[in-house]
Amino acid sequence: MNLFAEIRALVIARLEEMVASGALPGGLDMAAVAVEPPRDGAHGDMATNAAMVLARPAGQPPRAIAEGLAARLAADPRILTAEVAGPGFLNLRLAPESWRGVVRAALAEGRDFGRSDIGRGVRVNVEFVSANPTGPMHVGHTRGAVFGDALAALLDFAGHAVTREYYINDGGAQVDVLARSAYERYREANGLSPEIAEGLYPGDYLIPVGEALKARYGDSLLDRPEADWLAEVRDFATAEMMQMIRDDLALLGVRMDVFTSEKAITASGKIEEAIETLRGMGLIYEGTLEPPKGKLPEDWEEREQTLFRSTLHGDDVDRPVKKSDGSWTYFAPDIAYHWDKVSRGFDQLIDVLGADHGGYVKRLKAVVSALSSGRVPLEVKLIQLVKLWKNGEPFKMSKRAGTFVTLRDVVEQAGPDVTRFVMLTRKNDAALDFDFDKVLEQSKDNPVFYVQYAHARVSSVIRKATEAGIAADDATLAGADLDHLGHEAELALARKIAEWPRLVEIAARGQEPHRIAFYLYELASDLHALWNRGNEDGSLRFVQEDKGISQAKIALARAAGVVISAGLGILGVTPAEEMR
RNA sequence: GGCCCCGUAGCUCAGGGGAUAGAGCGACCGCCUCCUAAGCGGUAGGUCACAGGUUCGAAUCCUGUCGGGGCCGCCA
Repeated sequence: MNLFAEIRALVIARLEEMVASGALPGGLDMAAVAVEPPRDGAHGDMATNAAMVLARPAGQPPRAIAEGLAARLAADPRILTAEVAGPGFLNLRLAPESWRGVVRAALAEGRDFGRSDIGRGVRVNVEFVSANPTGPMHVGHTRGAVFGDALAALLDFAGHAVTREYYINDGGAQVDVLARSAYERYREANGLSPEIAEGLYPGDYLIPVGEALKARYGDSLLDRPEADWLAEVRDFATAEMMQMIRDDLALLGVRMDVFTSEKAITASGKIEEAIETLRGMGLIYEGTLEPPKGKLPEDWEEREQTLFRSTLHGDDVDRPVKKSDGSWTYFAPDIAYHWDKVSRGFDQLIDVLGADHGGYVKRLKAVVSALSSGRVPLEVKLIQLVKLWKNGEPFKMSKRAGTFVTLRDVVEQAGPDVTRFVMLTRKNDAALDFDFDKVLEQSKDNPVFYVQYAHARVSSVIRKATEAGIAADDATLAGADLDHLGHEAELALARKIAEWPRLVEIAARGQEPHRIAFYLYELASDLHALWNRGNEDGSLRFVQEDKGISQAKIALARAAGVVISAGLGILGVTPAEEMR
């Protein structure tokens, strides 16, 4: 139930009538006609720009169109008044019954209230995290994980068929480095002193891996050439790292549908397959690249390599897929992986990447565009940096060699709910400050707390009512006589609730889960405001002497609670029943 | 040199063609005999970086400039 969509449909229907009656010319494009909350609530409940948008194509002054439309809209029982204002806005005031309908719908539909079908079942693959299996997840991964998970949930709520996917980079040189690093820890476990050379991973987290290797292989891998143990140690250590990463994700409450291995993709011959497909399109050639502009690498020399003609698909320069020695570049498995995703039948791909991958976006888009013949759009969401703060100053990485602020560090200090909510209070392409002090503060300065508190207050009201012998379960509330609602402060909250389905669609279209967080803050604010009105005017309190009146008022509160609960659900945050 | 992101109140940030640009913090003034005051109401605070352009209408779209950040050969 989306009241804004319903009123927009009404507006369009009346405009069509005007066309049919000759009041407007035929062939008008109504796509730009919008029905929105006005910026200033004093103007009305909803406003439409229809007259201004149609004035030019219709060849009529906007106010004339608006007046004709107003007369037709005013006849509808849902519309109380329709007034022309300003340059041609049509301000609508809705009958209180419309708002009561919203409350009823929220109670009847529960956490499904606000679900949308704008996604029309489109199959979307959201790839996120994809941290290299060489160590624990750090803060940057955390934000990407939270964002990707919330985006996936949002798209699902808006009617897309979503797959959450993790790409395991287990095929590059970095996992050989991991293997060598783990091997040193294995030697250490066997009583030898490890030689953590420059370039190896020095982190303590590999010590247990070394011990596990000892438990499995005893001393049988000692004093053997690397060629004898590299593959086995690599596979073992990679599996250990992935288990650690899965544990970290579980700690955050992030769930993946699919893990795809780079190694498996490579072994299956998909790289060759994808490259040959591109070659068949005339997009692969042998050539040399211009040296990069700006500061030239010291050892730059022109060499011939195998190149992908990504410039034909919007990139700035062509990109190497093979090094001059004939081996694949890092880009090649990525081509194969995206080819794999395209061939699995997704209608849309989303990659959530760190901002340092900014230079990589165009070539990925070029590949997907080429390999899907333009059928599958790829969106790349770049996640900007997280700056950690503690005690009023930047929180530096630990100086202990090889350690950094991990996902586990953050979640264990702040908790998963706080971590998730805070990381979703900024759009993905803006840097985020994460202040451990503020984030744990229990005041309205802390949006997580503020929203949680609103939900807890709703639960509290229901508890109080139940104690007083007033039935306040959802089924009873859904049948409450909402004619008892009518005060301006109550309708204001209902109006905000009515915006939820619209907000979901806006957020989903823009792929902007942060809008959910901001909306929830506003909704919580309206609930707190109404609550406090009850302090001044007893008739606005939720729990009343009269059972029927109480149930109507609690129904409104519960409707807000349901929306908070649904919204927090998208963000992956647990709603609080009480504040402790 | 090129590409991407950012620039809105003292601070942190929403808003991304529509009316008088919003919120929180900080400042100031108020509100608990009463469902959680962990809250609420009010006052003060703005050249939406700058300059052009498109439009009936620009903080929003386009171009350019300035400032901040990120990235830029066969590293992953």
